[in-house]
Amino acid sequence: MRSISPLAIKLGAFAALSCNELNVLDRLHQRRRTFVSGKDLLHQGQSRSNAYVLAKGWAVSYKLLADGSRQIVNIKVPGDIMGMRSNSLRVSDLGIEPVTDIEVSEVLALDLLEDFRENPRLATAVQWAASRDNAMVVEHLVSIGRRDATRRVAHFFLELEARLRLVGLGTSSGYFCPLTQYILADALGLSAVHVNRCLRKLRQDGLVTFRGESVVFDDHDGLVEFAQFDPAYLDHTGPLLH
Amino acid sequence: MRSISPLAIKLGAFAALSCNELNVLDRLHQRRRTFVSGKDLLHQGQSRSNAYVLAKGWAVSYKLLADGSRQIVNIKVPGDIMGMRSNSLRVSDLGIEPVTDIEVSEVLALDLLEDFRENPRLATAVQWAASRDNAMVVEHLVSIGRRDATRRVAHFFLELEARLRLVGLGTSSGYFCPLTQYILADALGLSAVHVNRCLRKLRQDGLVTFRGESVVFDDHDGLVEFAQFDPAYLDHTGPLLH
DNA sequence: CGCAACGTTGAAAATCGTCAATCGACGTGG
DNA sequence: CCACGTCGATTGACGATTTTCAACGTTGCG
Repeated sequence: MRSISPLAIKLGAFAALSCNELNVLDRLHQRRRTFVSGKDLLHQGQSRSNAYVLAKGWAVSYKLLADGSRQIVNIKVPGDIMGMRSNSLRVSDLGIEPVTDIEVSEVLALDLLEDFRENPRLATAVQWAASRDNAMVVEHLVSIGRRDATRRVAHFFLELEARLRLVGLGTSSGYFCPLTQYILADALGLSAVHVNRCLRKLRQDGLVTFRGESVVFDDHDGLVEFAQFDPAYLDHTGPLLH
Repeated sequence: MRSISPLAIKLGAFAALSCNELNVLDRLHQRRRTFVSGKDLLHQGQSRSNAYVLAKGWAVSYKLLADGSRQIVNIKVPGDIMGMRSNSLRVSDLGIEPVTDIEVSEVLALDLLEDFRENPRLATAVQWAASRDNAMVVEHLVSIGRRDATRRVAHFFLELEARLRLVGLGTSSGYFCPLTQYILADALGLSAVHVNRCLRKLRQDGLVTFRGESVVFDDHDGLVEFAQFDPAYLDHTGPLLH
């Protein structure tokens, strides 16, 4: 009886994993730790060479500016790898804060490298995930740079949907979403007040309703069209491995 | 008599390269090609598995939106690697356009992998460069999300300075910069008109002057302070290899 | 109960974009 | 050589978007 971790589900979408590979992933989940909401798991500028796999709960990676404002770079949902600079070992310049109580598996960088040497297919799958994360940061940049506030919010909800579906935590009708409007604001480069107004507009236009920690798509097709959401950047089906 | 390529200079800043490693880099520069300004080198959505090393001239990588607007993700200067998805082989979702006539070295992905297998230190150095590129995209996101227009422009010039100095193309007093104000606008998420206003303000405040394809720092310290420029994200001195 | 955090709304102000016009530099065809 | 068109830079006026400030409601929790 195996309980499949979100990471295993996610990587399984990229490559059909063997029993042995699943076991290796399971072993990663041994050093289990929990962190409480709001208390930083990693501070900006802190030097760390081990990573965490988010098993339960949500977190954000962010950067603080000298004037006190905050820009959230990434929302982390179950199955995501946190705190690993994709390839080389170097100082993390991002802070990571849980937005709910979270459960993570701590992964020592050296262990990971060893596992990868023995399971190159696993290494490829993890690189695929990292490459996908990268594409998301780029799309995030595009969104902030060239979409108006309301479309930005709409696009954000659609991207999250795609990510959550991949780990079985969402459907095309909606998902659980423990983010506050302040967090949305810091992620989207807006003020919390304006995020509120955008949410109202999207609700009144019958597109999405975000209320009480849940996102409900009232008109999914309409929302996709409104936000000009093109999931191509997420669909790195790549060289499917069997 | 060896003419050192910008890429070799850049990687040399990370790891002291052996003669053999320099030779491998030289071999990369054999398949030399040129592209003219304005004609895309890579179209958005085009599938390619080989990369280019920019040897001379400038380019931009960008993403086009359905409404016709453009967001530039990255400015590419000599020594930069273009069109390589850092790790896995997948469809490029970014277009690349030369902003001047450029000279590049085409690198076949397979050749590169072979070289890396034989020269792990080179592989590490290239990964370092990729990681640095990544950090730049993140900082770019932060800039667009949380800095006002004028600071954004100022920060942009300072980042470019650091990048150009690394390949010997700039000093703390200024550098050659063939970008138009329209390109700056597409990179910074602004309109060209507003970029013009920001440039005037920076000039009148005695901080930087951008005119006639050249950036001149009138008050470098003042500009750093104004833009809240912290080059930490560029200083991945990492595990220096000897 | 009272506090704290989040959500909601309105009004005013700042920032930034759009439109329109002008100017100079440059290259091309006549 | 000159006329012309194009591209980029520049500026002003106006308008749209977004922020800020302020106030109030709601909810959950010690």
